[in-house]
Amino acid sequence: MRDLIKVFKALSDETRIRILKLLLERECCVCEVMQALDISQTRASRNLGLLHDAGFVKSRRDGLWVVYSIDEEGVGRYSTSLLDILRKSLDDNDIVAQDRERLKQAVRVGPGCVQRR
Amino acid sequence: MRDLIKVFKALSDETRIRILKLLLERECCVCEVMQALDISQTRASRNLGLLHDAGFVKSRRDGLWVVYSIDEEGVGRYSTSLLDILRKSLDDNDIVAQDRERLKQAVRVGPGCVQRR
DNA sequence: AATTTATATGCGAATAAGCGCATATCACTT
DNA sequence: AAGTGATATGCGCTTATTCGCATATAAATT
Repeated sequence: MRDLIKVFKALSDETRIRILKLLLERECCVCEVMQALDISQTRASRNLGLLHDAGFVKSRRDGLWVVYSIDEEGVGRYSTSLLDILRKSLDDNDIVAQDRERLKQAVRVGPGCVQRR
Repeated sequence: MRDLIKVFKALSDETRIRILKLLLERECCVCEVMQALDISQTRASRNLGLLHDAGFVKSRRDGLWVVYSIDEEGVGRYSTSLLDILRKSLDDNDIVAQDRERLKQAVRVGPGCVQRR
């Protein structure tokens, strides 16, 4: 019960939905998420952490960066259905579309990718 | 986006999950939900209202009672997947099993079905 | 080893969620 | 129309979420 609720709680927040929609496009490091959603570093990191705890997302280190990606196996047998719902939803949403556009501009390397906001 | 989040928020609470598991058994009036979950009238009514707002549940008057039931058509195209997840989950959960047992004992008619707690 | 860059986290403030109490509403009965 | 029983709701309190600031950790570079 606790786990199931944690899973739904993870999906009950706009920032986290936006992050998942982003990661369904491609894997991202924290600073790319920041740039794409135009949010603070704390906010990106915290919400990625929550998604990780709930089992939606996995992470790996890549040098200086931590790269997050969708964990298809992670959410038990819910994952497929829930991620499918997200895949089918919100593609016409303005905010999500804008995030996707900004993701294209996002740079992983370069001086001050964090300080930029 | 707002609606999708409302849907997930509705599922992010133990009381509401328990209510939905109950309604997946059969339709219930508010006082049956109270008795089955052993919760207050306010709590039962409020959470049924939230589930209704989110589109999981529909209601009809039956004389003195308001009868709530699962709304299969209600949650847009998410409903099927989400209700399926619930259907497949928690049947072995102790709390849910206990709720189900108490539902069998619940009486709709009779003096003071509300005052009983 | 000191510096730089990226990410994580403790703490506090603002906001929202959940719920009980009292009371209102609504339908039926007498 | 007055009373009774079932459900809904305004208000206030308690607890949980969210997030920013400052700071800590971690990996790479100098």
